[in-house]
Amino acid sequence: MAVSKKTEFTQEDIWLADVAKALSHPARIRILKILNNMSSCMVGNIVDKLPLAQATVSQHLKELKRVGLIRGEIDGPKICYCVDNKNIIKAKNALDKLYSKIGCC
Amino acid sequence: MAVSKKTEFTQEDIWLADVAKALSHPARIRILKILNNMSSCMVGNIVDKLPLAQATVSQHLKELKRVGLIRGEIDGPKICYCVDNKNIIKAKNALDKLYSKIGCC
DNA sequence: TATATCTATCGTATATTTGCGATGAACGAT
DNA sequence: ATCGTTCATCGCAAATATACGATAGATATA
Repeated sequence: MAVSKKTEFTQEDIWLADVAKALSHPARIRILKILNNMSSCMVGNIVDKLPLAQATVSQHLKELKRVGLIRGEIDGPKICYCVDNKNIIKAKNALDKLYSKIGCC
Repeated sequence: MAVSKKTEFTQEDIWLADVAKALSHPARIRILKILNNMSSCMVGNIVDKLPLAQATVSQHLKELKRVGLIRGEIDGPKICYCVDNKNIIKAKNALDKLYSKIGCC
């Protein structure tokens, strides 16, 4: 990337790109779906359902948490993760600005 | 990335992650918005509006085209790009599966 | 206190992305 | 045929992402 030009864009575009980046790996898509379909949502449960090492899953969770797509609550020695709907819905709305009213070609 | 595990996920998850990856740079978000707000949509017009070299913009266009977010039509020596709504709307719908009905924490 | 469990972080290797200048390919016009 | 324009691709350098084993920290239990 040599020199990143990412600061030369609007905050809104940078934000949406950042959320998209967090969604840009199948494991992280899968994690969000798993969180929506389990009553418990500890890291261990997620690791069991993915073909990845615990350390790797932890990294993916960190990325999702970084952009606010999930939250974690400490529950004794475990941590319970859940989806934070707010930003996903916000991203969904932002996509509305990306398709054209009238095609130019 | 050492060994990519991306093949061990569902086609749907891989597809959504791939589209998200194409959206994961502010320049590409910006390009989609530019295409929606210009009557003409040649590469030169886009380059003029971005703080990036022509070669770099061309690479970003290639990535957007790869996942079907834009289309290009040859117009003499120029190429006219436009947004292909279909996949953006499909991605928008896919996001509906990523937020939880009931929060677990 | 010692032990087992759960999760995050560190360190490392490799792959991919980003950016640019230079070059190439295609086309229209002279 | 030559020239200028337009865009893609190549080749390189630097930054980031992905994956894992090893280890550390935190908590519950014996």
